[in-house]
This record gives sequence, C-alpha cells and structure tokens, in this order.
Amino acid sequence: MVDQGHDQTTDGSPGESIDFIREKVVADNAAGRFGGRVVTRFPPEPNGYLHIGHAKSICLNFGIANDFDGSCNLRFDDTNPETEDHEYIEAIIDDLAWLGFTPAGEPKYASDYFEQLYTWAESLIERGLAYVDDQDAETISAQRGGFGQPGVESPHRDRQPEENLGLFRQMRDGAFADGEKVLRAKIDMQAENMQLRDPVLYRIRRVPHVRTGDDWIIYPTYDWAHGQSDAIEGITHSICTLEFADHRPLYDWCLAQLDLPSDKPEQTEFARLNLTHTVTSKRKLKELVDTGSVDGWDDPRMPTIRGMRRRGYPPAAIRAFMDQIGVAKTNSTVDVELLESFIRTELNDTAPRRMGVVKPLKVIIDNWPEGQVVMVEAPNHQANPEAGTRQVPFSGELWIEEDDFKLEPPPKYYRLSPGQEVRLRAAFFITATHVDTDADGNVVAVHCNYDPESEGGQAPDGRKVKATMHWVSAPHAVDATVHLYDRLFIDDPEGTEGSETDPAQVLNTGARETTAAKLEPALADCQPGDVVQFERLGYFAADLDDSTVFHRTVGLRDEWANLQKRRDNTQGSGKQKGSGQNKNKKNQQKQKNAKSQ
RNA sequence: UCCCGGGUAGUUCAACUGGUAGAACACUGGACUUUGAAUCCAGCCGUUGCAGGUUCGAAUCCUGCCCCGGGAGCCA
Repeated sequence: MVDQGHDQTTDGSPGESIDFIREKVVADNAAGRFGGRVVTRFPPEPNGYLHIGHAKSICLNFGIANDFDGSCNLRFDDTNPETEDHEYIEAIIDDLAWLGFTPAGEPKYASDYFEQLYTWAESLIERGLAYVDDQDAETISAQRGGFGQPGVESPHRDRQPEENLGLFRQMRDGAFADGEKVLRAKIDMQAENMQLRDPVLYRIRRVPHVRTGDDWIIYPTYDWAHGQSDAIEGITHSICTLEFADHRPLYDWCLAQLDLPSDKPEQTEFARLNLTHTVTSKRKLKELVDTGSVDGWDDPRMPTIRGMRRRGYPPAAIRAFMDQIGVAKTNSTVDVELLESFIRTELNDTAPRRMGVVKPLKVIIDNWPEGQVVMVEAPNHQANPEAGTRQVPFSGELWIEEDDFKLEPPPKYYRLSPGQEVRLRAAFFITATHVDTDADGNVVAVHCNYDPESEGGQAPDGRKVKATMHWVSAPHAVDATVHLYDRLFIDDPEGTEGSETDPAQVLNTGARETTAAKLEPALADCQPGDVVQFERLGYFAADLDDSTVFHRTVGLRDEWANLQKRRDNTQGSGKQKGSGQNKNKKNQQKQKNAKSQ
C-alpha cells in the first residue's frame, strides 16, 4: 500500500494515545479475534463526488489497515440503481488514488454479490424469517408505528414459506409492478429500535443498474447488502458513521441468520466530520452545482476532493489534518482554519517561492538609466538553500502591490509611502517621491528613486529598512488570471441542517475575486497543478487545464491584516464572536423540537 | 413521547482506566528575519453539563436532572 506520511504504527503500548476504534482493534488482536487479521473497507455509494467528509473515513479505514498490517478494500455500495453512475465510480477511484491510498486488489462492488444475496434471502424465507408483503410503502410506514408507539403487523406476515418463496421468485421474474411487493425480514414489530420492525430487504425497481444492467429488477436494501458484503470480503472491522448505530442490531441479526465461513465482522460507528463554513451534504453540494452557484464539482471553492485538488491542497496535508482531528463519537465541528493551517505547513516546506503582483500598481524609478535591465538573483526557498536561485529581470518600470503603497500611511504602516524607503526583494532600496493621479485623484503611478549602492537588497552603510516588498518588472511581466478565494459560506451552514434553508442563502457570493495579475517570468514555466508561493501573498496553484490561471490555495498568515481588523473592531461595532451563533443554533433546535411534537 | 449515542480550554482531541486535567490549532508578548511569512522562546485560556452520593482522593464509580446529536425510506 502506498502510504506517504503515515509512519505511525500502533502496538497499543501504554502512553501512546490512540482513538477508541484502534483501541478496539488492539483488544481484538490481543484476544486473538479474527485470527489477528485486520481488514477494513471504504464503501461509498457511487452517486456523487467524494468530499472532505469522505476523506476522514478514507484516512480512518486505510490508516487502521496500515497501522495493523492489514488491508483495506474499496467497495462500491451500488444497491440503488436510481442514483448511481459510472461517472462517479471513475471519479471515486481517481480521487482515492490522488489522496494517496491504494485499495487491496480490484475495486469491489455490492452488485458482485447480488446472486449470493438472493440465495441467502431464499434461505431466510425457507426458515420463516422473511415474508413477501403486498402493501404499499405508505401503509408499511404507517404500520411501523412511532417512537414509543406500537407497530402493527402486516396481514401478510404469517404467509407460509412455500408461498413466500413462490412470490419472491415471481418478484425477481417480473410478475409484479415496481412497488407492488417487497420482501421483509420477520423480526419484531414491537421493537424499540425502529430498524428491527420488519425492515424491507428487497424492492422491485425496473431501472437499469450501472453494472448489472437489466439482469435484475429486484434490489437488496442497504441493510440486507452491507453486512453480508463485509462478510463475503472477510472484513473484520466495519467502520461507519454514527447515523448507522441504530442499524447495528439489524446488521448483526442478518449475519446471525447466515452460515458464515469466518468470524462475523463487527460494526463500529464514529462521528462524521463537520467543518465550519463548509457544507458536507451531497444533496446540498449538488444543488450548488445544479444552480450554477459554482462552476462544477471541481470548483476550487468546493469541499470536494476534486475541488481541493484544483485549489492546490496537498494530499499529505489533508492526511495530516485527519490524523490530528482524531476519531471519536462526539459530534463536533472542526474549524476550517485548522485544515488551512495544515495546508500552509505542508506548502511552506514544499512550494518554491516566486513573485507575483495580484493587484498591480505602477512604480516608475526616475533615476534608473533609461532602458537598462539587470538580472537579480533570488532564492527559490529562503529556508532551503538546496532549492537554488533564479534570475529575475529588473528595470525602471515595475509593478508593486496596490496595498503596498499609501499616500497617507496609517500608524505602523512601514511599506511604501512618500519619503519612505523600502527594499524590493533581492533588488534595490527605493524611496517614493511623488505620484501621478487620474482625473478622480486616484494614484495611477508612484515615482521613486533607487539607491544604486543597494543592489541585491543591502545598503553598504548598513542602514535598515522596515519593509521588503515583492515586485515584477513591467516590461517582462507575464499576464495571468488569478482567483482569490474567501469562504464559500458566510455562516456555519450545517447549523441549517434539518431546516429547509437553502444553502444559497448562506452562500458567500463574494467567495471568488478574480484579478489580472502580473507575474515574474519564471512563473510562465508552471505546469498544471504546480503550487508555488507568491511571496507575501500566499500559495497559488496553476490551474489543471490552463496554467496561466492561478488559484490561491490559501493565504499566508497576515499579522498586518489582523492588526487592522482589530483596529476596526475596537473602533466600530463591538460585535461578539461566538455567542450570536450559539444562540441561533439553540433557537433553531427549539423550533425543530416544537415542530416534531 | 420511546430507543441509542454524546457532553473535558475558543476549537478538535488526550488523561496509563480512581492519584497534581495535557497537546495541537487559535490568541497574546518577545527573539530573529531580505516574505508583517517561516522559525524559536514564553504566556493566556478549565467550577471536566448540573446537583447530590461513595472514597483519604472522582473527568473517571453510583443516583437524579439538564443539554446536544441520531433513529419511524421500498435512501445509503
């Protein structure tokens, strides 16, 4: 298994802190359960693209397999032909590989087991443990009862095995219309756990299946397929999210009815990942795509694997993040800032440094010899001399960042302003003298003088400047389109989960700002997907299709921006940070409770 | 209303299963700096949901309560 970045091995030695699932595995191994084998699986339904939430499950399942010298399968849970598609299968295989994980053997499919599942269903019927019900979905649902309310047994519940077997075979052979009959497990209509009130095992659906085409018109439900698929593949630890906890008794019941060659797999649930400012609901993400709120599943603003890939997130950083947040049963919301901090940490080590001006302002050096161009040598990575240097052209006409000049500098501003001397990175000291303005009084160019003695960025007299700024020589600049991103969602969008709030309402329509940037010539050599640091601005990824387009992966930490934000906050509205949100959440919950009672 | 799960710094997780509640991120300050970055040091943050009980000693065990999440698809 390919597995960069996971050097952690777990032997359960005391002092080492491991999550509750790994603890369980350690205990199982110590007890000799499963003969010491550890086999997990990642079981997506191929009905959408993978997102950051799936990445947690992937890292968990593959991580455990790796830690315990086991293996992890990729299995498509393709039991519902209505929503599934090849497009998704291929994308999932691709995304998984990109994340850095290699499944054991070929991808598996629940549909590979349809025949076996069918045979097992017949054996259930023969033993009087399942029956064919003629009632429609609405009736079955009503009879199921409610929380604390008794269930009502179907009039067909006591059909004899021979009759059930005949009907079930007719179901498979097409004698009935879609929805006319179902196969149900005969468990307990009074069970406190709703999942046990005679759950549906098979339904009739005349929809071509991605893989089996028209071979079948009856399809097993999740509950009848999942545990058995695990068992067939010899899965030992079946790890899923919390909402399946109520299904566990059913998972166990199904397996208990069957004669299995090996130990029964064990289901364990963990809390799914919630991120602030992020939606991780397939339905809502699809809505964003369908309504054109984003460019597609791979829009760099999307929390999909493909979105993050286009955005320039390194897979190693995503893995490290998942290791850090750990695994628990507590419902929790992780701050996206933590993810971003891992992205920065990784990119800080790996991304070559370059200069790019994202919002250009013209600088004219009045005392620069007309037409002269010199090459200056700039390091590719300050902290890593092995990364080498590059030659960057310098001339009398430059682009600098709009934010780096102020006609009237605020306190503690030590970038360029009239009379202020600054260093241009790896080049010269310059001092602003005067500006050109347009008819509206906007600054269109800053005139400066340079110090010829300061070549390379150091004055012979040893005088210091407070600011070092990036720049690009105007005649040599490479034009590029740069996308700057903000959070896709203004507020915590998962707070609206359960209500019918349109994700579009919390959508930050200003999440993408596009600028015409001026880049140093070396940036023309970027290959699609390359991620570099534009010094002082952040990390930028060359687009996968067009490497003259750059996406800002993540900005650098910016203390100057923080300082200004704080200044604004203390001056203006004294808005509290967390309390408002919490209150909203509580109110929503109250409303929700009121509704359901 | 019934069942299941959960509640520990701002956030995510720890706490060798009864022995001084720690780490990361965030935040604050300092050092260094040709990125207001990175790096390095230091600091701040806790009535462990609440109230009782057992104990020399409780985040941990017991009782009651509160709050949050999930569950009544022929979705997964």
